[in-house]
Amino acid sequence: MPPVREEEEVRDFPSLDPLEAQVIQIFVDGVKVLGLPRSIGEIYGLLFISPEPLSLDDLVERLGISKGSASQGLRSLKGLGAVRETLLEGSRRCHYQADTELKRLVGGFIREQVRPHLESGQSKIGRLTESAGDEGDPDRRAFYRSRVKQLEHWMQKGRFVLPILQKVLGE
Amino acid sequence: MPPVREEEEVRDFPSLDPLEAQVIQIFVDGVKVLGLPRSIGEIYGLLFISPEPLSLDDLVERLGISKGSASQGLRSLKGLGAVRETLLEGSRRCHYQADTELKRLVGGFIREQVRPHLESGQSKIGRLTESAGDEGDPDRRAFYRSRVKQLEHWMQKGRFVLPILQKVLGE
DNA sequence: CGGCAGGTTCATTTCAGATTGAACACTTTG
DNA sequence: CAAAGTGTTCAATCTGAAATGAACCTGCCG
Repeated sequence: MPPVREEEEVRDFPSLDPLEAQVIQIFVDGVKVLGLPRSIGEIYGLLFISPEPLSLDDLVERLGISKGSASQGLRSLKGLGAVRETLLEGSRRCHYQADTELKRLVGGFIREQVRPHLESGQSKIGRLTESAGDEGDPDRRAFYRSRVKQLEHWMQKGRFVLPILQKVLGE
Repeated sequence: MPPVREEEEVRDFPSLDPLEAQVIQIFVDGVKVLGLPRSIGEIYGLLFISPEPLSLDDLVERLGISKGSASQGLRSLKGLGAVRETLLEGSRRCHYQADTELKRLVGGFIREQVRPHLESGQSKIGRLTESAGDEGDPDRRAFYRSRVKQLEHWMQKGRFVLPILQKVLGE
């Protein structure tokens, strides 16, 4: 059997050692599941596995990504509370390290990614409720109202689980 | 000032009434958050708000999507346990309706989308553990080991919350 | 002030993944 | 059996989000 051209979707990083590359890959996969861009996984992954803080240019060089990506990725990660900025003395350049407190990470993710969606859904359902009362056929109207009720119930559950999630994951 | 070409990312559905379109939009946004394709949100949304079961061709016509999309979308939704197939009498064509039991939906999502990723992450971390012991500098090695430990701890938490989630959301 | 180091912005380009649709089963029915 | 009905597959195409990189800020220092 010939060597069947192994599927390749794992970028390789010439200037990273295998352990680093593996860890980064784990985070790339992880953030993809969460719907975040690959570059964020790469950046957080490298910071996570680096004993000392890294500068923006370190990230650019070692990951082979553009300055723009690194800058925007860091911004998002700061928003999530996933990186800590440290002003290393002897250099006016900012250095970054990964914040690894799960409670903080989960909280940031919920605040930045989950809540906004829940809220916009909420308001869309609100608008829906108004227009669900019109129209002719009573059976159909009853059905629509029950569905809208269902949606509201789901939302309510959603708002209910978030704090529980945070509590359970708080280490 | 000319009518500034309003930003358009909400497909409009000529053959759907506004209520249906709004509900579908809610599900489209919803599944996007979960990392599923738009067509799945459209299909589930239309089934959710339709009092009577719909055939594959109903979906194709009313949503204006291709037969291929509809077929594949339905397959995924079946996998998630989100649609029920009913064999309407008087027609050999299969008809579908939305299953709306939250417990079932959450269970399906976890089974199909979450667990596989958790497991692959698990195994990647396993492979990591082997290679984290090599290399020179003892400080660095200790650091690496602590990070791998951290990852393992996160995974453990992950496996731990899933059943809790299911229980809390089980209506 | 001029130049440079560090960082951000945003119009363009790229690319992974979603969608399409024509070809292909398989089943039913005339 | 041929033809029509129903659904699936998958290579080719399309699309929208992410990445790029040049232009642009904003101090800072000589």
